[in-house]
Amino acid sequence: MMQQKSEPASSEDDDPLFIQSLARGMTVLEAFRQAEGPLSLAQIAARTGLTRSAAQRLVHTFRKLGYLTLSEDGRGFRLDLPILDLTHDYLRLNPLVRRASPVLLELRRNVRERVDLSLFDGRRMVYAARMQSKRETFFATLVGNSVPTACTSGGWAVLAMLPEAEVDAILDDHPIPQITPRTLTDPAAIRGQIALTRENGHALAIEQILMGEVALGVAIPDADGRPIAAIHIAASLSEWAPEDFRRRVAPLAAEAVRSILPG
Amino acid sequence: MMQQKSEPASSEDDDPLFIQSLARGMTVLEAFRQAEGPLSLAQIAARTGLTRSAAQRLVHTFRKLGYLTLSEDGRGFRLDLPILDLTHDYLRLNPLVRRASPVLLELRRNVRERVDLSLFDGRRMVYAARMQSKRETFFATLVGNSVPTACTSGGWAVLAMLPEAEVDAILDDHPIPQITPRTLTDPAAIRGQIALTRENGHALAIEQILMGEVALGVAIPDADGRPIAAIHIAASLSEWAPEDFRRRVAPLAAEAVRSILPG
DNA sequence: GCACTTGTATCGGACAGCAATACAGCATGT
DNA sequence: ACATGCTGTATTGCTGTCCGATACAAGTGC
Repeated sequence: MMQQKSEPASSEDDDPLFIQSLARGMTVLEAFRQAEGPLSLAQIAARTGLTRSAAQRLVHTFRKLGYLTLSEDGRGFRLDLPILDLTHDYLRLNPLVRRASPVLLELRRNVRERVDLSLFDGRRMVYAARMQSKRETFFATLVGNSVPTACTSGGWAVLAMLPEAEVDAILDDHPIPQITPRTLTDPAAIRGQIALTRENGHALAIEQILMGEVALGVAIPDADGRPIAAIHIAASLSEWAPEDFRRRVAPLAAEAVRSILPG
Repeated sequence: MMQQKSEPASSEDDDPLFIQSLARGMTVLEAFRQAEGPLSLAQIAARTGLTRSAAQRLVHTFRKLGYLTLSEDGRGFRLDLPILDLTHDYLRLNPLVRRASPVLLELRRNVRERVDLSLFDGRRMVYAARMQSKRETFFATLVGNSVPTACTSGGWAVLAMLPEAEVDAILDDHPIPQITPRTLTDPAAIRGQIALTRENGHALAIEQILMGEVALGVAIPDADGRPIAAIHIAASLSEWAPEDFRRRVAPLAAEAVRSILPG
């Protein structure tokens, strides 16, 4: 094997404050990201690059702490409930989520369509909160679900507030996945949408993530003007013509963002 | 102070598979449970019983991994976005949540009121999913939020399926908090509700968590017949007389649970 | 300007955690 | 029925990771 021990260049090495065991432990939890079901020790070891022994010890520890559990068939492990406690603490203590929640609720009352809050992590848009409407599409979009920034109305809105260089970095990062037949995957086309968004102050995405759905997104900047999140409002194309939807919803969404802002 | 180092009796000691650093790390994340805002190193150290040095190293590591971040004023730390990735993986991979989601959606379409799924962890009911209705009460109930088992309709339904001894353990554990003026805090009164629930197959809770709200809960057992979760349906007392609500909703909820069950 | 925060950095010794290895139980396929 | 792969579990002696006291720079509020 003989991996060169000398090239990390980044950080993990020779950082006297860095606790290896903890980092290894977190990679175990992260291993479930690409999983489709329970993971065995061997699978965890493979995904994390750890020894089976290491995986065993880490998993053992997580089990004692409650974060992992032996799956019902005894042939693997799954994340367990205490994870949700962390979720709750994160959402509860996040200042943006705190400020946005009542506003989103009010917004949903007015537009009577689904309202989402997603957070920008520099790469993806991660759903943090959802206010549903009556007719519902998919449950699939759970808290913590994430989609590429380039594929959602909120992502476009965020991109429109970023300097060109960062937009390039994100668009050129990975190829953009084709989620629906109408998802724009050509960076140039997306740049076009971004330009439109800059003019309008909001983005309108038609069937980018789900066929039959139109979504309007507005970015939320932090105190320094950097976009850190977005509001989405989503509705059905069977009930709205896109332009009508935009005219009706855009002012409300903009107003909502305004009242979320620090000032 | 002088805590005796020799009595643990439980396990943490002399367990050769137990990774101390990892456990310590997790206590750092858990320290935010009782927090009202960012925590400083000293606060973390105090809450976890760690040295300030240990807290520093742990926090440093979590920061490099992204799970913690320096709060905007630079005077403390907060949980950060990657937490939500874990959330998503947990929900996505949880077999019960998977099976229940489409059923809950269907249920909400029928009753047109708020539908929740909460998971029983042996002590509390932890909210895992929520399908909202139009008129909304509080946003407060986020994913991961938990309430004492003794205080919700779903909790009563769960208790009704547990052996007496375990019910006693839960009811006598801590004193039951008075959440609303009408919250039942007397264990005897709650035992009465549990008995009722056994007869009916569902629990009906009136203003136990929120004034003006009535909720009906049905427990979900696992393959061995142990209750592991509950469905709640919540509505406003301004629109429903409790008995009407029960008659209308109970059969639908029971049917929903039936179609979630493994069989 | 002092006293008290905050986060950050350093360092030698000790013990926590390392990986290899062995084991029991259960499938699957031969 | 036996063998071979997989599960999760348990033990052990060596080593290098992590420990925590201590010192530091910066900021806040008296």
